[in-house]
Amino acid sequence: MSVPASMENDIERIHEMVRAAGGRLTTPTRTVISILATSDAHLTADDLIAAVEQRVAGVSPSTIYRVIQRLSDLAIIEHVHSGNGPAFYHLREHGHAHLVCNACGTVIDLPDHEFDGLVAVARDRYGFNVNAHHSALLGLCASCSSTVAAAAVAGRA
Amino acid sequence: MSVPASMENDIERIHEMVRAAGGRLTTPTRTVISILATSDAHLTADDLIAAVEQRVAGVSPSTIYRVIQRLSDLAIIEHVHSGNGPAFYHLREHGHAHLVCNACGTVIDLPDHEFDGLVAVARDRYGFNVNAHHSALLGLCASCSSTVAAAAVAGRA
DNA sequence: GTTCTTGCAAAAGCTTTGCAGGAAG
DNA sequence: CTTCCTGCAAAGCTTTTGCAAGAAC
Repeated sequence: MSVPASMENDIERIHEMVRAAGGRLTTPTRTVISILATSDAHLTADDLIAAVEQRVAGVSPSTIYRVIQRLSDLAIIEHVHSGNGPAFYHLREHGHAHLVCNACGTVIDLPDHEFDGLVAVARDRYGFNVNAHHSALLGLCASCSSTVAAAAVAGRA
Repeated sequence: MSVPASMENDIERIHEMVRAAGGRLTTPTRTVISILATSDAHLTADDLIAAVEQRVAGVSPSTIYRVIQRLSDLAIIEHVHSGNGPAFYHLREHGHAHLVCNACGTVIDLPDHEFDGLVAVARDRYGFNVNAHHSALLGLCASCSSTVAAAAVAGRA
């Protein structure tokens, strides 16, 4: 009852994919799937470990990493590299490109079509197939940009 | 004599920047600067450690990391994140965007202007200032794309 | 029952840090 | 001589792996 019906469908479909691949729907696996299916957030492995722990005590971090790996192999989830920090994970179907602020870590979702031009250039001119979801674009978000600008002015004074 | 005159200028200018900031031109620092100034390659910290070791025996890895950090603080060098692997470093003035193949690790240099559209969108629509040099775009290069495609076909057969 | 998963603990890969000795300026 | 830099070694963080016990099917 804590999970809306529409998400129940997602979850059931994912369970089916896992079963079809000969995987087993163990408690850690179900829990990770449920968390990812009901969240739009950008969860790091640590976030997932904590979120699972909150629902089921005693699950080991390595198990979470293994679940993540298995779900990635099945193309159910994907991860995004965000610079120095840890990667974050989400359902593949929730995928999109990301802007990550180097200063405060804020993540901004970027519709895929914003990437289309660059993807086309990479493909046509360099024969390179960009995966726009796999790495975040780094930089400074609006508020950190102004903070940095202000600091630079103060520093120069 | 192993270093062309044009690069000598680069090196001398960088030395000046280090001195101006109160830094000292020690052997490890000079060596790292020389290596980066005379290479267009994408060097990881490990590459730098090895390259320095080759010229001057007995320099500790932590020293290289500290030199890297100092030169980064002075905005003389910058690093690029390339997915799971280690970051790579180059002189800031050699900077440009990168495409990195997830399969073979090949790095393709991308002229900055290819990024202009996306940078403008991020700035105008999201107030986000993208640093196009800081993270690589991940994907598959031409040859790995065909290999993967072939493997997929074989796998399905 | 067989095969896939788990938990624990240890290790790996990359990078940072504490500390005391040593070099640059 | 003072301040910055180095080497060594130890630790940090994220993630992976070996192994034997345990759960799913």
